[in-house]
Amino acid sequence: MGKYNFTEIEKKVRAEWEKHPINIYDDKKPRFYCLDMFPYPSGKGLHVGHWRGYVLSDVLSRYKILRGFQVLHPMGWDAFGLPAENFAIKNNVHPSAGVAENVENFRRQLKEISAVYDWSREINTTDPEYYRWTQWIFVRMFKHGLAYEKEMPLNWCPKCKAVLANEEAVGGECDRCHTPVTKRMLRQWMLKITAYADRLLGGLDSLDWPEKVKKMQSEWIGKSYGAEIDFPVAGADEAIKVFTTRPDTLYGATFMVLSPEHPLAERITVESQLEEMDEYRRKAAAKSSVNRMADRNKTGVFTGSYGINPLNGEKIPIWVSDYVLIDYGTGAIMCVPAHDERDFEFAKKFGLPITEVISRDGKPSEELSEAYIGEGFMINSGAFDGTPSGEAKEAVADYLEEKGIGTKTVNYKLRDWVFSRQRYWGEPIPIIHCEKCGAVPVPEDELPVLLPEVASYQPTETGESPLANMDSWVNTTCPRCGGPAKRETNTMPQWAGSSWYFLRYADPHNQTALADKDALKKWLPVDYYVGGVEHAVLHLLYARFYTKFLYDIGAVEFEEPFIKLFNQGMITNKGHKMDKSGDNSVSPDEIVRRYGCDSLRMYELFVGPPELDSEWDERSIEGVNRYLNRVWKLIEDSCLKSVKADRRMKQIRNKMIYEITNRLERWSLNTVVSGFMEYTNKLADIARQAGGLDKETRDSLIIMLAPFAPHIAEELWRITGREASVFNERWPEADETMLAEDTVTVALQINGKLRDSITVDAEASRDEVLAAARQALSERLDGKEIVKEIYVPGRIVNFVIKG
RNA sequence: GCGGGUGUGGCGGAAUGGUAGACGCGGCGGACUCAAAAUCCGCUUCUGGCGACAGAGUGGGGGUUCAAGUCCCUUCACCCGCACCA
Repeated sequence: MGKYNFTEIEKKVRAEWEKHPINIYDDKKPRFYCLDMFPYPSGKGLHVGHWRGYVLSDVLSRYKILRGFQVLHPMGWDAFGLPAENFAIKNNVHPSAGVAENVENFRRQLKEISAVYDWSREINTTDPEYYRWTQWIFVRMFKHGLAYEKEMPLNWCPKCKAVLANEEAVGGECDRCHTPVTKRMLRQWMLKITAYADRLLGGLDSLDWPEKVKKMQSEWIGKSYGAEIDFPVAGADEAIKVFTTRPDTLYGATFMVLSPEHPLAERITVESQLEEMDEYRRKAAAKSSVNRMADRNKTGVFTGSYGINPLNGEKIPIWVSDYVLIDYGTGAIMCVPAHDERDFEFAKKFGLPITEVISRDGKPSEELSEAYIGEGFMINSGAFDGTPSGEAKEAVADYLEEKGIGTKTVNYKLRDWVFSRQRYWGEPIPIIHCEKCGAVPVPEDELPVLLPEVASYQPTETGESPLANMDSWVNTTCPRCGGPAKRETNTMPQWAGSSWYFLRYADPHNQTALADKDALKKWLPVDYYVGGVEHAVLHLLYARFYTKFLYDIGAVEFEEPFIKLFNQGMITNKGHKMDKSGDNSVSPDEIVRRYGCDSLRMYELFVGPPELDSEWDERSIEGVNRYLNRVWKLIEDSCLKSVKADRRMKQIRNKMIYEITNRLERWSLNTVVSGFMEYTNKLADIARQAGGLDKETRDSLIIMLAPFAPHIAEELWRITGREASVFNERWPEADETMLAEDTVTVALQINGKLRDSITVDAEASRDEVLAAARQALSERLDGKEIVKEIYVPGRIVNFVIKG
């Protein structure tokens, strides 16, 4: 009889699994693809917060194996990106050297989890054999007109010295370093994700994802219906196009506002206003977007020009204000102060007229103290007077189309994806610029375009990649005409490699395609995807876009890559997120050494509901460790004294199986762990009385424990005399006829207040139970009139009494 | 402002409308021990009482119901996401 020596057991069991791996793949079995978001292998290593998602997905994978599935559960490295490059700059080593070192450490740490990862499928986005296909997808997008170059004002992070996609500059801050971004005019590669806006939105419905993430994506895409309307500029041969979702309010448009960046802003400003306008526009340009968003006081300058309301011919003043954004809609708006809060504010501040065109009851209001944005009936709107505003949206828009002064349109917040980065450590964009032929893609059979060695990785201030200084690499010949040409020197963003990696796992060593069609068909799409919520509008949106494109070119046969998404909660320490910055991060290495992998695995589940944030508490791990000690002792003892199961033992076994399976299926993993504790305690009691446990009960407990604490389960399986792995077994089934107890405790209430409880035969009839209840409560019921008797079988009796 | 989430003992947290506080941590008491650690057993929501017991109790206020942590209305606090999106 030994003590539960987890260090020794885990070492031994791991060695066994190395020698005789659990046989997972078997085409006779149904398949299940369970995926973790692959990590960026940072220099800091993993903390116990990372473990949570990895443990969740591994519990599911192992459970599915016991349920008779073949399970693909892979792991890899998203290893391009700035930290590796910054590390390289600081230490004057090649980024790949740092990456190799970090990957090694990450792999070691991940192996400590003892997940059933198929390490033979490990991938690394920085491997040329991998990024060959990242480049191939880009070339295909280029050929389909989805990758294009454009010069435009872009988000620029002064610290990272690179442009950012809109998704990386949310709230006007760099997603990575939180530096306020500035705008810079640059020529960059873009991916036309907007061409997929509608499908990216529509596809969300079919997904079993957290509502929150679906909502975030749908708001990011930001579809709205409305109309574009042309407002002629009085006395000029110009028209200003505006977008509005409220064509029904057009009669109430009493002024217009252009964004400071609008091309007409300067042109239509009259001489006397020009100085003030220039000053205003200069200030707006200098304001960081953070400031511009934070300061909600309306400011603006009158251009001195007027527009013509195309419906009623009224002359309305045109202003310039920074509350109008250049990159949404047309960068110009018609302003209806009576029915828009922002326009109302602006009108009040600058003394502009306010015309009510919709009222709740169809009668004009005395005075508007605030904008009325609700529904109602149209007034002051010519022929439309009296129309309900809901109908009027359509009616006015139709009328505008008829008259040729407007068109119904759909507008999106989603912008095209800024895809090039002015940094070294990324996939080179496989394009060659030829003076004669323009941008020419590198022929597919010449991919990958290898990332060359350079003398310095230092990013530049100019918006040029460090690759631009490598004349010998930059100068090449045009694949089309053979003339002199230059390579594109920008690299791809970090998101490129992660936008399709889940496909590569199906067939990671394929030399002729991104993955074999049959392998893709076998494993994809991903059945269960586990990761943090922080990628809601980054990786998860990009991956969906890539998948839809690959579907369109026939490379894959599905449009949505991830059927089910689960966002695990964070592990916090003293209320704060454990993150890279370090101080409050707890390393799993030390915890595993002190309590063992199985204890930490179970603790990560026990800590709280998997979808909620939970506070790290090391003392609770000791509790889990004590629990595993008790299991060890129980099984070991019961092996010495095997007994035949009596009715009571069978009942408890079946209840245990039923309860734990139920909780697991409901993904209530914290209560699965408490269920193990509860039933192990009960079994220990029974075993004390009966002198041992029966074989079937013992086996059921071990098998069910296996996905959660695989090492101890495997070793206990040996102790009970088995040669083969516990993972060859099947998850036990509960015999539902054995769930009922022989006796039940019934709570007794009077007027809903608990007064007593009685234990009765489970088979007892309603009358028998009520009689027993009356008997038990006789003193309290004496002389009272029972108005009503409620009996919930096996649970409760409630007497409603009077007097 | 909009969207999402969370409020339950000293702490983490359990509860298909049916005995609130499972399970664990911590605490208290006991067994074992020369002793300690480990382990095992018992108690542990609060208030009052030696006590059996009584009363209160799931952020606050209302409501539905024989019965509400759970359903409805309302309100407060904290966390997260988005935010002048026309």
